Amino acid sequence: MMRVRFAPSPTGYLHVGGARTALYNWLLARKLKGTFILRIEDTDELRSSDDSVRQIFDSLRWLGLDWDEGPLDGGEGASGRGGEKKRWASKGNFGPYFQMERQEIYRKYSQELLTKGALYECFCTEEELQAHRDQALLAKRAPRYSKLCRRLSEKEKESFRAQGRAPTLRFAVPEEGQTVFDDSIRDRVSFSNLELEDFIVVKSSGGPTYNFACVVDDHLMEITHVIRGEDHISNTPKQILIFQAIGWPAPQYAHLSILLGPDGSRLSKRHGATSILEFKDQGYLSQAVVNYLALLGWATQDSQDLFAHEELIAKFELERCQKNPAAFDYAKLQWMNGIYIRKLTKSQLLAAVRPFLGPVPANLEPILEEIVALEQEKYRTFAEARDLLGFFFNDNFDYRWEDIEGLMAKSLNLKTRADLDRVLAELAKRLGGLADFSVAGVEVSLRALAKDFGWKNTEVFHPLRFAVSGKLQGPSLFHMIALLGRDWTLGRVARLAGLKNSLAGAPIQE
RNA sequence: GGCCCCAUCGUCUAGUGGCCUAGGACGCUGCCCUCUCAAGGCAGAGAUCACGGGUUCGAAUCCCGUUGGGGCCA
Repeated sequence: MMRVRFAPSPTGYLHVGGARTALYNWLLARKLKGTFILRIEDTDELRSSDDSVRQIFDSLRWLGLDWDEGPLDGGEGASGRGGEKKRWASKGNFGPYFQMERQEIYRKYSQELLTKGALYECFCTEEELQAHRDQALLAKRAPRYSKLCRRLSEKEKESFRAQGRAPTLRFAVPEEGQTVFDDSIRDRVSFSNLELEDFIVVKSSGGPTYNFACVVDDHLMEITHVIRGEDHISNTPKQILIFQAIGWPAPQYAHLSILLGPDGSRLSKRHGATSILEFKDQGYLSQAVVNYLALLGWATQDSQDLFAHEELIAKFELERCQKNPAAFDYAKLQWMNGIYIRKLTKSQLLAAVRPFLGPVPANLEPILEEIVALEQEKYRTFAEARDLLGFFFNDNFDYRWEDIEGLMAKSLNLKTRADLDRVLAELAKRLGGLADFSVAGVEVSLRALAKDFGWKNTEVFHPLRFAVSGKLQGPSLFHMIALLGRDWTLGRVARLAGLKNSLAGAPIQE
């Protein structure tokens, strides 16, 4: 039975790199009917915050990455045994899932390792270590720990203790041989033990270091596969050494490549959105983000790029993950988002666009779903909704005169303000008297007008489009006119007709 | 600086010794459709497979080196 985990530090929002790691873990768990575990690595007390924990929950929930074990989403404020304050309730039998609540467990195993002789006490002070590092650097040697305290006598230790020095616990790394592991993505990776320094396992404060807590948790939570970012590759041999020292089997590792920004440097805020919640706020659909993220570093044999949810789960394979780093391409995400938006039903679309619309006049509420659907094929993100639809909700929008002037400059019949007024007057007259104000009815009427004038269709349609929206590009004209109705249409035609002398560049004949 | 990882169109990638005069997708350009913009359809430009050596009848694919990028430790 596969058990995988996602183990973020709650020191900020969940960024796309982390989300992609979570997704790959989740995908595999779902595909192989395994268990997806969420563990919060909050041992960095200074930088960890409950707010970050909530953000991680929100992000995972938005992406649809539900966890089978871990803190209970919404279980905030639960109280622990013995009256001590516990911030979150949890689900699963391997908890607690917050590392800060597992301190005694780490202590137990570090004591065991110390007794076994796998660990030793190091009394070096920060200053001494720093001085040593500087010296090594000066001599152009690798600044590794000197193993000074590795063979201290009991007497020497006693004297350090008498000085009040609190020791760190270091791992006694074998001085020969190699530590090797088979990575699911990169095949065999090996490190010479000589290159690994005697790393710290327990800090002088008594708290575990990342590598130690991680090993203890991964074992106790019965993690079978550790799928994480490439930035952890050099932690892996240390963790394996700890596993071996305690006598536990190490899990299978898979290291995902790192994500880069569009310019090839490490993805950061200056490239655009990096936090998952930001994508939500910018009008992306979680399905699109999931689909896109899945493709950043993974591909099927036929380079398929659109996946139904279940299909993604069925087809995902760790072994087909890319070894080289992937650059985040916002343009492709936007394209993909557009694809997913076009698949929505009208009511889904409205629900998704709604938060981006701003104030909507009450009288338009009943047809809002239809209005929003008019531009369904155009949104790349919902944030564009305001630009696309704003004129529907605001009777006093500004006209973009340069648009119609540009058209008139190229037009055969619509050349002057007088021409514009003439066609607007005729438009008002015919639409005002039109019995059938349906899409088809409007279309027939408008085409007839153009024919009667001897004008090109565009020369009639565009003035109307301009009157009604202030722009020359927008939704299908007949559909929007029919939908919004006669009064709305005539009111806007009248408004434009009333704006005298507003045509700056084009020749005006009074 | 040390160790580790990586290297195919601008980007994501397919490719695991002959099917590759390197395929798909985004983006870009043009055409068609058309009331505009999109969407859609079609076409096109775009990669001496980082470079140099090998191995082999034959290499993007295997080996070695170089260069470049990245990660971790400082």
